[in-house]
Amino acid sequence: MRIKELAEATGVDVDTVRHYEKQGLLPEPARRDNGYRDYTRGHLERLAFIRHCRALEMPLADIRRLLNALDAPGAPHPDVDRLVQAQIEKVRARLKSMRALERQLLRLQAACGRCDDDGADCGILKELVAAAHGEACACHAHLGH
Amino acid sequence: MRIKELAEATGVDVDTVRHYEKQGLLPEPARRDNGYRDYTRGHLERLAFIRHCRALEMPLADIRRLLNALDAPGAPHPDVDRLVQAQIEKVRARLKSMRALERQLLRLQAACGRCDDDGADCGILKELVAAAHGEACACHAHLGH
DNA sequence: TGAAAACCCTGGAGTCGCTCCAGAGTCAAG
DNA sequence: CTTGACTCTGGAGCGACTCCAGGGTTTTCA
Repeated sequence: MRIKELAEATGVDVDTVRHYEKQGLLPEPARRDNGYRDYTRGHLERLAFIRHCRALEMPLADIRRLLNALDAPGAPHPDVDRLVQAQIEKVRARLKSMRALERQLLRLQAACGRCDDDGADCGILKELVAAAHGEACACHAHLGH
Repeated sequence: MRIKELAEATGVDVDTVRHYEKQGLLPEPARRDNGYRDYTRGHLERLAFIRHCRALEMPLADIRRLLNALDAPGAPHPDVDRLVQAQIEKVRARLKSMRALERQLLRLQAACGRCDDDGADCGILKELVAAAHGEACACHAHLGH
């Protein structure tokens, strides 16, 4: 299997495949006489695994740990459960802040209903300035993910 | 006002303040004799505005446009409404994919309930491998934000 | 008075996960 | 024999910070 076949089979960019190899997530494949990478079904499965984890927004470092656990069957890997747990909490926190965010944006949008089209004093801008002013504005809290 | 006071008043890292200046979002303040930056209330309000927009996850480039609109009152700025609208759609899409993500992670977590603690075959890993295999798995779709 | 702590400056590198590029080689089809 | 599609490498660029080295200044406290 050449790199493009692998990439298409998993819905990944060719560059990304090489990137994962550089990062040590995907083992170096054999090379053909011309130097082209030659992938096996094993690579394909591993890449699919990586993509699945990425779809779960796990950082590459965490995925590396999962792969290590996979590579060492029999060995204990207490990390796995912890990783998933931590990931859930990350996602939950993010969800919460995104919902607040949506509400804020909708408020903003509503404020523009009063827009005069001459642009002299757009409700959105006024609202933003006012919101930035207000100390009651809780939305600065959820910065820094 | 020195940089640290400004930073603390707005809940921003000192480096971030300098970063915004480099990026042209925050105008260069006057300097004291010793070269220290000397900020005004105007800077503080502008920085609060920027942070508010960032809390809404707007990219700096968009915020720059909003600031330009603010700086040119009277001029028409049809961008503003469009920016907010686009931002809402971005957030909505992200929310949707994050909800799917949470469900997936919870499934994963449940799979570990069967963990033997000897680590020989962790349910989570099995589940991940199986999920990566399945073509029915829709969660690869929401990659690439 | 003197020393340590806390603040400030600059320019540049590092982070994450890709993505794109230049410049060169390889290969199949028309 | 040329065109186009593919491959290789090493390195740069993105966004929005964050951190660092190596220096200067100011405040605080013994």
